[in-house]
Amino acid sequence: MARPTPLSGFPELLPAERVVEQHVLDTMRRTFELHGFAGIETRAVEPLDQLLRKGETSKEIYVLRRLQEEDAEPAAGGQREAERGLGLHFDLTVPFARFVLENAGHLQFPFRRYQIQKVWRGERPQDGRFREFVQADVDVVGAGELPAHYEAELPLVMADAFAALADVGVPPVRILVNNRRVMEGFARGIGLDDVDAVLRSVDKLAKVGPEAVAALLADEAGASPAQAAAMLELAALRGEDAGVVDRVHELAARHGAANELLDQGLAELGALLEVAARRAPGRVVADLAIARGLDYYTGAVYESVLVGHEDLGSICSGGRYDALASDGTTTYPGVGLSIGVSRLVSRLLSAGLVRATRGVPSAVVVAVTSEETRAESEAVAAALRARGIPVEVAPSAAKFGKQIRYADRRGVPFVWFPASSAGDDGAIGHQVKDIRSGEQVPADAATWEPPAQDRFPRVVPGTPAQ
RNA sequence: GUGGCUGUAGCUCAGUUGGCAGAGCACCUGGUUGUGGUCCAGGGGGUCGCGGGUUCAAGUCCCGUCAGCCACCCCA
Repeated sequence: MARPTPLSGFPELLPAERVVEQHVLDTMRRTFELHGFAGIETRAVEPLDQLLRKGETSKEIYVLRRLQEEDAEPAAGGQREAERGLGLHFDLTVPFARFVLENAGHLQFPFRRYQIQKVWRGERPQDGRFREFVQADVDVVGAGELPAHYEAELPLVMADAFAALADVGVPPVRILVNNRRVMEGFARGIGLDDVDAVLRSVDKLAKVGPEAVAALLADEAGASPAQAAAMLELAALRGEDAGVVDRVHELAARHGAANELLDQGLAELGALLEVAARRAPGRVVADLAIARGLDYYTGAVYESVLVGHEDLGSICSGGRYDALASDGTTTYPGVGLSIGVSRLVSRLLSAGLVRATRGVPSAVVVAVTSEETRAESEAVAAALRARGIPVEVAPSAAKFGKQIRYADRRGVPFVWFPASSAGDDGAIGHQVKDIRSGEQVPADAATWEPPAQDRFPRVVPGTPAQ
């Protein structure tokens, strides 16, 4: 095989694309820190029993084992690891829950943390779906209890992160929010007790449409036509303000479904919407069809789409979980969201929404007049570097035209010509050329500065394809 | 895991009823006096994904296999 083939689902970026991704990551980190979240990184592997503790994602987990594992030696003490087995984490929430339990004594609660890492899922890749990808999570966990106002704060942190990316061409985000207590309360209120089945069915609404969901509700949740119709009525509600809460109340009253759980969920949802409308108008929308497949969510649930790129699916989701982490005496309820950084960045690049001004850091290529005088070029580079200007020296003492082309192909804006005594009219001083304009001027390596916008690669809005 | 589509030059793709493997872009060289882009003239480059089979002859037809893309599933 002359060239290795790419591995589907394990994306690799070119340098200029990586500049874009790095900017997204830097912006998220900065936003999270502005909101007071502390960064952590957890190991890539967890014991399988930890990973399997929640949900039915088992078939997605990549298992870790040594090639030369002694498979016929189940005996003594050293076998614990093999018995438990190790797997690569498939999200950052489960490892975080484990981390909290393990380090509870060293943490202050409520604990606010962000975590940006790769995760792995063994599913079939396609557009925006990978087997290895980066997630950026923020969560708050409390010890014993967690006030509901965090359910409003966390999505707004994410809204901030996206807002901070707007100037480089990232489209607005729309965060859809619902509340599990509302769903469960309503379902039970109309007599549907298999709440998980109801949630799974309603979750497919956007994909398969109301008729199919009605059929699912009948088949999997045992719903009568009237019950299915009521659930669909609920799922059809959406809105940015507390009016939607009133409409759920009316709907519940009409079906005689009112109950305490529903009221509590609606109070939480209403409070969330009120805060969101004040702090980030238009960014957060209640959508009573949002259910989320994961079973550990207990309160608010979130899904987000890039406006204009709804086909990409959710790029940021999460929710409140009350029982994910518990050591038996203390439970640690939390709420958080996760951005699918790889999914976001892949769309930004493929749709041409965002681009980097260049793929190499160098702002200057120092030309080499001859291999004998390469040291002079290196001295110029060192002087510029000492003042924080990214610089490289030309690879060979080729004709200057080629050295300029070398810089041009990489998007490097300046070529520096070292002083020379070779000119017909005697010595020529150092000169620097802006290869975009062609302008060439005398320069001193001790004082010359590139324009601020040329110093480092920048990330700018692209010209969208179609 | 199931199904559909697609694999030809670095990239995007042509390639007829089987008949010597092509184009555009990119790349290299030259157009004298050390300064790129435009233009002109040359040039290099392909185990046609891989393995079998049919045939005088296979990029083309058949079987298998691998990879990629898309849909289902599930999710970021």
